[in-house]
Amino acid sequence: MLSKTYVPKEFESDIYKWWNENGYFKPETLVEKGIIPKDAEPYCITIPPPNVTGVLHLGHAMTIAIEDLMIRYARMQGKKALFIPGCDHAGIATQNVVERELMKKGISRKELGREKFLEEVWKWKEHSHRIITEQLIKLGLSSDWDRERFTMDDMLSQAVREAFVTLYERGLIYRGSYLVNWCPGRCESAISDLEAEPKEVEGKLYTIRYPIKTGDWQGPKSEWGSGKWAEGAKEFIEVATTRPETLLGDAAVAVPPGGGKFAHLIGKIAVLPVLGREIPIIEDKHVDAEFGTGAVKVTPAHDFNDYEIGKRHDLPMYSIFDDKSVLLDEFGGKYAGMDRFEARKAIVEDLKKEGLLIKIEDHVHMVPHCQRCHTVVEPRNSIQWFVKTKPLAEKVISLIENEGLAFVPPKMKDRLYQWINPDTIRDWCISRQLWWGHRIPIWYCDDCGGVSTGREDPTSCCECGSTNIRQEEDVLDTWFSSGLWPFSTLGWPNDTQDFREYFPNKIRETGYDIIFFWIARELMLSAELTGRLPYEVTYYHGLIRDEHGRKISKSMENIDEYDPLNFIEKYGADTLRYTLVIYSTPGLDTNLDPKNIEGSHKFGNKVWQAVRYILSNLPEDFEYHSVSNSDVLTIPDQWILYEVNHLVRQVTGYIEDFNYLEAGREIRRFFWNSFADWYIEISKLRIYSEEYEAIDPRHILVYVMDRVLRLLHPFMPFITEKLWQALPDAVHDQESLMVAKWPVADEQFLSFDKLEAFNRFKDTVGAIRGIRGEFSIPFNKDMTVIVSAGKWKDDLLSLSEEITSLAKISDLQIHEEVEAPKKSITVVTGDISVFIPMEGLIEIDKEIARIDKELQKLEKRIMGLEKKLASDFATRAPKELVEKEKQKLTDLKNSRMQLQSKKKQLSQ
RNA sequence: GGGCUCAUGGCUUAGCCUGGUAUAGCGCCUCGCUUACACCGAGGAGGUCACCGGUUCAAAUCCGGUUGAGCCCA
Repeated sequence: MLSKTYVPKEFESDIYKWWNENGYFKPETLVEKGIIPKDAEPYCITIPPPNVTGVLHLGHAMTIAIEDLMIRYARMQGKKALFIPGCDHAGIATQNVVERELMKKGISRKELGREKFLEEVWKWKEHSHRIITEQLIKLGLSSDWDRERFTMDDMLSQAVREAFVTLYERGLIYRGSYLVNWCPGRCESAISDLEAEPKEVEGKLYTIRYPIKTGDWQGPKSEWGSGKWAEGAKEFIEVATTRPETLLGDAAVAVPPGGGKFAHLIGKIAVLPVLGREIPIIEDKHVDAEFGTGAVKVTPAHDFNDYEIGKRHDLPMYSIFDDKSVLLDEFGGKYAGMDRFEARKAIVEDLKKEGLLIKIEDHVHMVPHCQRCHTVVEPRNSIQWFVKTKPLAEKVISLIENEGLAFVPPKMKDRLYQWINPDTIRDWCISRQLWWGHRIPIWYCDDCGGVSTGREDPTSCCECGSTNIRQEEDVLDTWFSSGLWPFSTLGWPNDTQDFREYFPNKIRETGYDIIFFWIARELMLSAELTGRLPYEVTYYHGLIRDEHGRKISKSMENIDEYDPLNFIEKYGADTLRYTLVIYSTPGLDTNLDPKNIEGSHKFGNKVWQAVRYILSNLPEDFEYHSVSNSDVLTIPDQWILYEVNHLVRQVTGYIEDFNYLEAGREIRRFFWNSFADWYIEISKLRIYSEEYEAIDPRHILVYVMDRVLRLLHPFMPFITEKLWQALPDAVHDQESLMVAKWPVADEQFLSFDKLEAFNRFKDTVGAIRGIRGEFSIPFNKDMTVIVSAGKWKDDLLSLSEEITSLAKISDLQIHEEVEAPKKSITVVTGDISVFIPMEGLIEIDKEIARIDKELQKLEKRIMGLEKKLASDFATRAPKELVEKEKQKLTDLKNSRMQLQSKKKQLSQ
């Protein structure tokens, strides 16, 4: 028995358990049970692995809602649906969380040592992983838990090793010096461009001048800081910088092509303050003559633009900082050992003393900060490992062009191409100075300096045979392992059954914000390592924002309000999932209004109540038989059978087009506005009177309900399963709805020739109800209604009981043509006129006023149409369209005539 | 500096590719506790589709520009 109201909490977790215990999430079990054939079409989705740090947020809920919908739809269609769950080790993020936790206890990572620290991380991982799994279960994820993966599992680590060694052997991985975003804070690691977040900072712009070496000034004679360092210098060049301390790494001063106002200095030598280093003055196209002083200091090892200039002019690279951005002895001069910000202060002081500081201005500019620990990022030249991306990008593009890859929405293809453009793509820095992750499988030889790698750990140097080798300390970027996800989860590089069957995956569904982080890398790695694209379709959902479009961030005060678990607790997982799906468009952000969730919950309750109505009216010995056209069907029966089968076709079409929003909304539209509002109400006539001249409507109610629940299942898996189980057993083609057949539109009901008639019936009822509302005639007040139905007479006659009941009228007369009774209200709806004798009901003035209002409206529309038809529209628009508009005009004029004569009559 | 996206009734939104005066939910107003549901039913109000210009018989939709919001890459 169903409870009186819809309370998702009462059954969602039990249903999940039951599904799982029955093995419905496993394709093998479905084959074993004979639910799908052994050679059913494989359909595999791998979950975008959530970071094993922290908990799930609404973005994850969105991912699950859409992907689980996809997989459940495929499963019901009899495909071999496999949804692989798992988590990502999330290198920097996880290491940071654990480090922060340890810090609270006063323990530092370095004190603990690599091995012990990793033990701690694994403990954290287990804890966090368990929470995430519980959340996924609450959301109703229909994934095969036996195939759950983690990027650092042995199996997946083997894939990482294979990938690295293969790429290395193919010359696609190299070690190089490169300018990286270096986080000198807690991370002490290179971070990716994407992890360096530009933030606006109120800084200073320092204008300083460097003396020029001339005939009579060959360099400083006094100590730096003496105040006489630049004594005797005659010529200077001015540069502006926000980071004066980096002058210690300057290799040149650049002026624009032609030199601008410093043209006369080109080719001369400037003497660098502090160190007295002699640096050339060069021309470079990067320098903007209009900006700043018209000359820039060039620090190739600590600035991305300068790095490029340095490469163009073959300048030396002076790396002046250590891992913590403390100045090195070699380059620091008297500031050696100072942190970069201390050094900045000190240098500025000394520049002032030496008369080299021109001015200090306030300057707001963008400074990259570490996404993890918020330290100011220091660009730094360092030795890192890289993947050559150009050949990989070329491979991806050729695969996409030749084999095809669908993009939903299509625009995302451009976005991806922008990134993987072989001419502009940057090599991918894959080494991270972390402990948590896949340690790079490279061994350095201490004897000959040789570099070894291998699928098995080498015991000796591959070049000199020495056993004096040690493994690289760094680990791989997390995206290196998650980039293998579509196939590493299936057992690659081993030739497994799963890999053969489920690779390529069917679809990659994820947020568009990680198209570069992840999609591009999956594509490149897959193209190179498997020679194929990893999936057939990419679908990109938008980001979830709060109801006013603000980013939902952990620092928000009311962050709890946007916690998916709280939504589930309050409204159920179905409600949350349904809301996320029907309020989001691929590629566009969603402003999630919690009010929308309430609305979806109401829908859930409506469905619940409808099933209660149906069940409460089924006798114990009710034997359901599927409905067919050979039954004797009333017009409403035929209508709802037409509508529901039409719905099946529509919803299936929408889902095939990845238009889940319309699919979900269409089901609700049908259910509420057609089924509940009209058919259920009409069915009560027969059910409560227990008189059936035609088929028992309870068969139809069950038939429709069954179809709707099937259609709705991928959107709201729990409630639909629960209700479906409560329906008569005869509708159950399977034990569970989640493996039942997806409905196919039943052709026999689609050729319904009374659709127009039924709509006229609805209009007629609507017209009468409208009058009730307008004249405030209560439902319990008796009302006589006379209908002038024209060609609809017979149809309306056959529906007179329905009209009487739905419009609550006591006396209904339907004629083909009838004069309006003298004192009556008239409503015209198309070619049908409804008259309501109003003796005792209303006053004449009021009715005249109403008719006037109605006439005004008509007049406006008629004028508009006449104008349109008198314009070039009549001659140049498509004929059918003109005809349609003409017909409309005729109808309107008819209505006008009716109302005018009525008005005349009333006025007499 | 380059590129992209968005702007539709009080709120959240569909439609825009493939032009024909606009979709739904919530909210609001009036009436009604009618044997599934007041998490309801019946009725209703509410939109110059940001702004300016162009193309067209016809523009929310196509083109150009402006303003505002946001994102990505430098």
